[in-house]
Amino acid sequence: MTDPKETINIENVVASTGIGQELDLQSVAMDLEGADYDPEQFPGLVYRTQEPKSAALIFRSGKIVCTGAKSTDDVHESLRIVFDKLRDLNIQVNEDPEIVVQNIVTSADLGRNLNLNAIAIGLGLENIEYEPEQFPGLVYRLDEPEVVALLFGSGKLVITGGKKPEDAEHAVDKIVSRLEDLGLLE
Amino acid sequence: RLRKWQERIRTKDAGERNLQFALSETDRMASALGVPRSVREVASVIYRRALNEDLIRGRSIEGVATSCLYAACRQEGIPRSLEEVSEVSRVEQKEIGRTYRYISQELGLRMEPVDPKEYVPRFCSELGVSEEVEMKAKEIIDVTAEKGLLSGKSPTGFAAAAIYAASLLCNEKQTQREVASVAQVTEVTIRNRYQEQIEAMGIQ
DNA sequence: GCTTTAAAAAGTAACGT
DNA sequence: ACGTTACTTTATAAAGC
Repeated sequence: MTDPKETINIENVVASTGIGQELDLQSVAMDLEGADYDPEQFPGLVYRTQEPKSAALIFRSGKIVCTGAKSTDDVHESLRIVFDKLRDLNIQVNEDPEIVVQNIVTSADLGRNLNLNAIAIGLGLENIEYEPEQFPGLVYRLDEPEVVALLFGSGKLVITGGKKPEDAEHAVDKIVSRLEDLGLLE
Repeated sequence: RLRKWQERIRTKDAGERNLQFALSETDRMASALGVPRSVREVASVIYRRALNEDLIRGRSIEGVATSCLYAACRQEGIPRSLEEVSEVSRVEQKEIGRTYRYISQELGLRMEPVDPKEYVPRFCSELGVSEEVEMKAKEIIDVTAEKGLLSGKSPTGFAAAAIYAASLLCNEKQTQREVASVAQVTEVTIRNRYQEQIEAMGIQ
């Protein structure tokens, strides 16, 4: 029926970048409204953007991690806001800092209930982790693309560890064909 | 030369002492859990394999020993839940679970998911119900697991619900509270699994 | 190894009402 | 018996302990 690929939804994108300048986080924390900075707890300063919604972790070295965005475009938009906020504080920020996507978290739906016990045996107990006493999802690590999939009894799944949106599509394709080969879909 | 020799002996002695400690801890925990000697032997074999594969580095000896015992109980078909195992260990449940998954992966133990039926005899005897209830509970587990209800569910909660349902069907009613207590799950979990199971069984 | 941040999946638990 | 909140799992960068 529904192509599982069409149910793919990006839930979170993690990216890293840097302004090419060292920062005095103590003063940034004073001047930047909404900034959370507790060096005893964590060396990074936390700054949240509202639209697009994301959280930026800003470090003394000038390196920044952005997480929580729903697309790579949102990551760029969020970081543009962060860069401008820093510029407002008279902090030098490189023209177009390189932004590297480090992880994309995706959800999808295979549209059928899954017998995780059968899938665990079918995929090979040495290739999966399935401990329903600890977590309801079956953990399946793929080599190509290099991502990790969490499969649930409902047929829904989570793909994480990818760096490109296509990684999730390829992963879903491989999982679907693998389960079909095993006769474990539907 | 002499120094190197002494160091080697010191290391060997420390290693021996650590192994002795691990095995005596395994013995103590196994006794507390009331598992047969065969399980302790399986646990010690797994522990020695982990030791040979250098999997203990960076982990506590007791954490590894506890995880090996947990794995051994499962391999022998008389599982103890992580909660039960953690009660006789000084290592916290989360760490035992983590270490178990690591050891299981690295040693290629190919552990199968726990069959809820394996909890039924022990839970039933603790409740003091008849063999009829025990058989009925196992039947409920087989039928409902076959229909796909087991995916992602905790084995203890699934077993507890089936025992509760069986006790009702056999007119030997146990309260949800009593069953929850022996299985160490909440009444809410028993209620949720029970509803799904009786619906799948086509009862009432 | 840990600390922090975000997000999904589904199960379980512990609160309060 | 509800409802809410929060924890479990996966990946990932950052700096420091």
